[in-house]
Amino acid sequence: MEQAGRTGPLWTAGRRGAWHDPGVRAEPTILHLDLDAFYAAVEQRDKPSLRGRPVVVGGTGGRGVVATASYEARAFGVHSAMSTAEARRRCPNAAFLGGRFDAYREASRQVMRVLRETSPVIEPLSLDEAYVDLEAADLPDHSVASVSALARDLRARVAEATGGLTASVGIGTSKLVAKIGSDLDKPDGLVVVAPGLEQDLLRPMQVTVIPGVGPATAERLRRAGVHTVLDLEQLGEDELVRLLGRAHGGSLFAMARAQDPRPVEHARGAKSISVEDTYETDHVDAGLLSALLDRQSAKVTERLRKARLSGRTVSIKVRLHDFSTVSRSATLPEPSDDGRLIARVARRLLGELDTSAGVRLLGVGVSGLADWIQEDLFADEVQAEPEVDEAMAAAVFAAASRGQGWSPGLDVEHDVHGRGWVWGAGRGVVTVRFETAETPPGRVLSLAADDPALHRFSLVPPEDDLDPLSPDAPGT
DNA sequence: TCTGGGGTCCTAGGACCC
DNA sequence: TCTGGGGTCCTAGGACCC
Repeated sequence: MEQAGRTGPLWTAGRRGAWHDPGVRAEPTILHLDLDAFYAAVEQRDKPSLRGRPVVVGGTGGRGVVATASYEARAFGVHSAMSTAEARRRCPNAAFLGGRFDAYREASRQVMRVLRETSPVIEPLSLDEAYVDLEAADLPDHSVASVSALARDLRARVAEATGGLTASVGIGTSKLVAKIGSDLDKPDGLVVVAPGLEQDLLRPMQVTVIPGVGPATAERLRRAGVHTVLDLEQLGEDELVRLLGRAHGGSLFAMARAQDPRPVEHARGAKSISVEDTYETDHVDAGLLSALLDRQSAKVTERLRKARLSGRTVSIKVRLHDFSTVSRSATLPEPSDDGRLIARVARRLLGELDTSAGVRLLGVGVSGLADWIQEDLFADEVQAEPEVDEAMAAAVFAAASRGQGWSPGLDVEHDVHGRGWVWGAGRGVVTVRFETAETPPGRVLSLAADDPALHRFSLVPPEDDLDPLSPDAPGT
C-alpha cells in the first residue's frame, strides 16, 4: 500500500516483522474482534436454563480457577483467573461448569469462517479473539463510515453463524488501538477510533491498558511515578529502556505514543506443544510421577503427529508443593516425533530434580518444531496405528506372561474396569491404576498379566535402549 | 482447600566458534 | 597468555496473554 504524506524515514518504527513501516496506518483498517464471555456464552446458548443466570466455566476441582464468568456472575465479583473456591464464595448460586472445549472450538471455527469471508488476512489469537486486516477486504473505501458499516454487518453475521453469540469490535489504525477499542464498549460493542485521535484516547488511560503491561511491569512503573499512558510518554524512551529492558521498554514507549507497526499476520505456525496437569493433591511417589510423565509425553506426541510435526527440544515443568516452578529441557540432535524417546528424555530430566517434598503440577512440552516428519520412510507404519496391531499386542502379552513388558505409565484398557495405566508389574501380575474424568485418584487393582480383557495402548521404552543424548553410554 | 492450561516472547549467562 | 569482540546456540526463569 502506498504511504503518501508520511514524514521521516520509512523504517524508524520498523522492528521485526514490520512491513512497510509507518508507525500507524493512515486509515482505520485493523479490526479486532473479541467474543463476549465466550465459554459461558456458548453454555448459555446451548442450555436455555442457564440464560440470565450466573455461569462460571473453569476448573471445578479444589485447585481450579475460573476461565470465563458470564456477565451475571461478574456482577458478583467473579472474574477470570480467580480461584474457583473464591468464585463459589462470591456467587454460590452460579452454575459451575468444567467446559466443553469441542463446542467452543466449533463455535470458534464458525466465527473465524465469517471473518475470513470478510478479509483473507486474519490472525486468530485464541478461540475467541482475532485481528482482521481490512486493507485486504473488499471495501469501496476505508472511511470511518465505511468500516463501521462493515463491522455492524460482521457482528450480525457472527451472531447468525453461531446461534446468537455476541462480539465486541474495535477498529483503528493499529493493532494496539483496535484491541483497546474492542474493550471499551463491552459487551456487544463497536468502537472505531478515527485516525488522528489515537493519542487523545490513550493518554488519560492507565498503563495497564497496553498489552504487555501486567502486574510486575505496572508495579515497576508505579514506583517510578508512572500511572497513565501520558506519564509513560513523558518518562522518555531512555528511562523506560533502563527500567524495563531494551525490547519491552522500547516497544512500550512506541505504544505510549500510539506507534504500533505490527502487521496482521496471517499464518502463524505453532512454536511449541505442551501438556500439563495440576493434581488435586501433591504427588510424592517417584514411580507415579514417572508414569504420569509418560502419559503426558504420549499426549504431546499424539498432538505432534496429528500436526505432522517433530520437535527437537523436550521440556518438563514441575510445580512443587510451595508453588515454586522449575523447568528443565534437553535438545536432541535432530527433531523427533517418537513418543518413547520423548518420554525417556522427560523422565531423565525429572530424575535430575528433587521432588520428595511433593509435586503439585507436572508438564511436558516440545519445542523447536520442524515441519517434517522424522523417518518419512516409515510413514505407513505411523498411519497404521500400532495401538490396534494384533501381532504387537500378542508380543506384549507374551512378554507380560514372562513378567516383562508392563512398565509403569503404560496406558491400558480393561473390558471391565475401563481405562487405566500400569502402576507396577511383576511375576505375572500387573497392578493397574484406573481413573475416570470425574474421579482422578481412581482405584488400584492387581490383574493377571495375561488377563485377556486387558488391552495394551502404548508402550514405554525398554530400559536398555541406547540413550541418544549420550551415544557412548549404554543405558543408565 | 489461594493461585489452570495453553501458549508467546524476552533476558541473561555460559559454551563455543571465528 | 592478559583480556579482544561478535555471533549463535542452549538453558532456566520470568512476565504476560487469553
